[in-house]
Amino acid sequence: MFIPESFLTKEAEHVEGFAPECAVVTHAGGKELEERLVVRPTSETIIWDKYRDWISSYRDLPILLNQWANVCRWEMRTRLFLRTTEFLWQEGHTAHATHEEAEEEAYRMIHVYRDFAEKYMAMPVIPGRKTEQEKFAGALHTYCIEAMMQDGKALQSGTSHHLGQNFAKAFDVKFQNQDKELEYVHATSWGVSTRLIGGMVMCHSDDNGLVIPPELAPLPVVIVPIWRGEDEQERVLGRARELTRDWDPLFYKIDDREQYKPGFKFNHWEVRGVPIRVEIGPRDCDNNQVIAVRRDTGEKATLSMDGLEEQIRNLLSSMQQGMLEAAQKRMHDRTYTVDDYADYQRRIEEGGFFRIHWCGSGDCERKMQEDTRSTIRCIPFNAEPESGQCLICGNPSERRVIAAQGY
RNA sequence: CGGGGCGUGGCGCAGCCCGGUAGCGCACCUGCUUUGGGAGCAGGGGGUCGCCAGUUCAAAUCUGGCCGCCCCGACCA
Repeated sequence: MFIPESFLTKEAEHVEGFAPECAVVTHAGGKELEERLVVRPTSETIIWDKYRDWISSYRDLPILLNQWANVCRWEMRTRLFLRTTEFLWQEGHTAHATHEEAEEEAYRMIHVYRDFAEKYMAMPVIPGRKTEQEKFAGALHTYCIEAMMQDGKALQSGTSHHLGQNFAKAFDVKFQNQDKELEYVHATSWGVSTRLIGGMVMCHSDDNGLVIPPELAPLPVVIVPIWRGEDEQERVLGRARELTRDWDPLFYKIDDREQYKPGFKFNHWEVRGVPIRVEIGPRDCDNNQVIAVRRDTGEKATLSMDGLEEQIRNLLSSMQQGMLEAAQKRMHDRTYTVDDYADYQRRIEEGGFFRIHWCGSGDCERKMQEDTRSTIRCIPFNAEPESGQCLICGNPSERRVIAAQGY
């Protein structure tokens, strides 16, 4: 939580990148501190201070540390979930004997995040590399996953850094290799934060509230019994309980509250994003059926009470798939290829991802940012070699990058 | 820090221009009727109108000062 200021100033690039957004403790215990304490913006320096004690031989490598921690960055403007002063994140740190091994780890982790985003959150992302300007201060390079929100803006949803030997040199972390020589370690760090949850919310939700992908829903199924009078209540509720007798209690909930009408309950669970709502009333009991409603499409299905759990699980799984596909289509439909800067400047306002040629210069990148408030989000891993001319300056470019307005 | 906006029952707002008994929706309380998409009707409780000063017979309303919050720009995962 509190990092001695001197830790942070050891790595020049790193401190330069973070200094403006650090909160600093100057007083504690009723008096001024001899050394000021930075409220951690990330734990790199703390980890490295420990690495020095823990790493001496190649046999100590590779080393991997993972922690969930809250961090603090004093941004000029905050935005719920996406940019909060304090946020919770997962941060991983590794140290390796070779450059190649560190590179492999950084590359591997961004794909772990990508898989999680797509398989669990049903949120398609574009994995790629950040430009020099956008990379993590102190890293050799930064990988990222970029997602498109429903308004067409890009959201960096996870990052992975190849730190090279920068921190090893700053913190003097060396190991002895098999040839008895001392070498600086090669390192990575990577993380995702509560921002990712914000991304999930913004990727799927609609005017009726949250839409949570089934894989991540704390409550996948809610059963709303419908009755009129005590006789029906007893009958319907009894049937609902009987139907779900062998179900996992974490899988469903029967909303048997008496003070609310069914209509109220429908809306109550809808706004909370519960993936499947099952309605069961007297008519359904007569017909040995229930009505199941998908949160993402609102589609209603009549299901037999026989083998209900399996039918619902199938529905959940096609909903998970459907949500990913819908989001993929949205991203695809709003990804444009543009070669004329004036055209770009007009259309960037509408949102979306723009595949543009870029010569690689920071000047062009900055000019574009000033002209349009958009940035180069990433150089996608899957960018095919394609010769063209930089959208901004016209110089030769070898592949297209993704530009967009970002959060 | 620059530009714009807003502070009125618990929440969301109208009233302010043109000064004269502070109002609406939601929520809350009581009763009856309701229950397959956020219930209906009737009755009821609750407000130093952000703060301070000024003008006036009279200020939520006009004037001045202060305080707080939100949005847009410069920063950023």
